[in-house]
Amino acid sequence: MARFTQTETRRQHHPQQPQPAHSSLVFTGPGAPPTQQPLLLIPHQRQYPQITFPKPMNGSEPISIHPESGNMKDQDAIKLFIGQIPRNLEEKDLKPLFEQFGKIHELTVLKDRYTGMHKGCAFLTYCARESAIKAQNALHEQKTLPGMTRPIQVKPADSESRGEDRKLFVGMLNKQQTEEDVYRLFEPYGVIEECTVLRGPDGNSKGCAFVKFSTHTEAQSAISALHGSQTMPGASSSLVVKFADTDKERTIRRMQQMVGQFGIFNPAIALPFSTYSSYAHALMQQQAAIMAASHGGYLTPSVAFPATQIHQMGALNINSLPPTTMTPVSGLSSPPANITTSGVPSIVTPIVNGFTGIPHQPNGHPAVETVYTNGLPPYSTQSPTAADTLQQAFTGVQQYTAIYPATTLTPIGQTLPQPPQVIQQQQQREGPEGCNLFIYHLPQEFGDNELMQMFLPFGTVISSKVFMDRATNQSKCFGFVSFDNPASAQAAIQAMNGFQIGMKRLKVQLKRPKDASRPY
DNA sequence: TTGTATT
Repeated sequence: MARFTQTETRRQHHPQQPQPAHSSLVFTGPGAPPTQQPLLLIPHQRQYPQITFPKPMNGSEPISIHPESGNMKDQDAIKLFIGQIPRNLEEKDLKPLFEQFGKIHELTVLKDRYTGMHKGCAFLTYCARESAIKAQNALHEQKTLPGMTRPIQVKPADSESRGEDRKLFVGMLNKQQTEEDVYRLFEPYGVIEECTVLRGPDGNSKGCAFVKFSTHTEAQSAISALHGSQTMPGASSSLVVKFADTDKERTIRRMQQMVGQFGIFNPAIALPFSTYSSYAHALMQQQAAIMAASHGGYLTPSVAFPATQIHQMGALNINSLPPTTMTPVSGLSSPPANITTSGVPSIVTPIVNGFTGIPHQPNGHPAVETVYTNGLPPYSTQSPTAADTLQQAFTGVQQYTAIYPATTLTPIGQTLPQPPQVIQQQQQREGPEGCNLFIYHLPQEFGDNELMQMFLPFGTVISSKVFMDRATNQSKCFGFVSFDNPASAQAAIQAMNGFQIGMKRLKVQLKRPKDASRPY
């Protein structure tokens, strides 16, 4: 049994056969059939479709020979590119050469769109996929047609999938599983040409792999048999087996990721109706109220603003979803008396148009009093612990708002200037030790962005991730938030752990260290 | 109920 290195790609190996020593194909002239010498199959080591070739198509307009009647091609037929063809050979001249490998569905010599000039290459599709493979094995780089200096090229056209139609992405593997383990798992379903476990720079498995079968059908049968069929030890969900992304899909996904990253930071452009701007406005407005109060000469109990701050967060209306009542409750060793502890949802601030409906008083201050629904005055006594806690939370807000010194007093409805630059490395999802939070009991509707927005007030969020159930595409109601510093994480825990949203209370705690979750 | 990944 072959040994596998960590990065080795396993391929199907064909026994090598000696190369027949027969002469090159000779054409006696235009229109003449090739010599009747039988072409032998010449297996070569390079397996379809790993060979690349520059695109030959610019400005050409293919002319098809008339397809024969009853020449239906296979579903999985391969369109071949034929290169290094003498320019005096037309379809009828080439046909005999290729027919010996099977019935031809279509053969097209490429010609210049305007001049009609023969471009020295062609497209060829056999009715049967197998014929194409045979022709490629027999001819590609094996023969040189008369008058040419380079051997004939016979290989899948660039327009053909590069193997994605039989290449599988395998997810939710155990990170201990090797190429060989994966190979064994997929072996029963067909001939495996490649099997690669994805690994990080440190050589550790990313818990996923690519497996390439020799045919689409085999790949499909592996999906049917294995997808969701089992859960690997230590994996958080059942095995994922699906066709790998095509290049196009990969590009689209990358773009979507970009939008996800930039969108939340440039809400005016990407998410005009999102929570972000209204939420930020609320925060800034809060800040404005504080400043106004300070300048107004009366002392402001420092604990009051954080409390109202959090209550205003209760007015969050994420992406126009139905408003959910959010109430800070626990997470405070001694909850403030004027904040709901009764278990009855207390809030609150009316929501109009996704948040900007915070009531305002003629003096321009937010009507923060509206959040106190238990009959206590807004600035009533609070325990020192609660004060500390909320102050910490508020520190995060201050850090946040400090990014926009010039916009602190921005009135509602005005566009945010320069959003903060939050750098997120795609591959680095975790922050430093002590900066990563695990959040449970998230609202069903929350996605990555909503989660991030909820925690932005406490610092720079470098990553947020809500877990989704792949089968239902529903949130699993838990996720992660990573900050760039532990203080922000602590502030977020203090303020948001126990935060009531609807009937649930958030659980916000430091993410468990990696080794703590290992079952073995 | 603890990072869901695409060479």
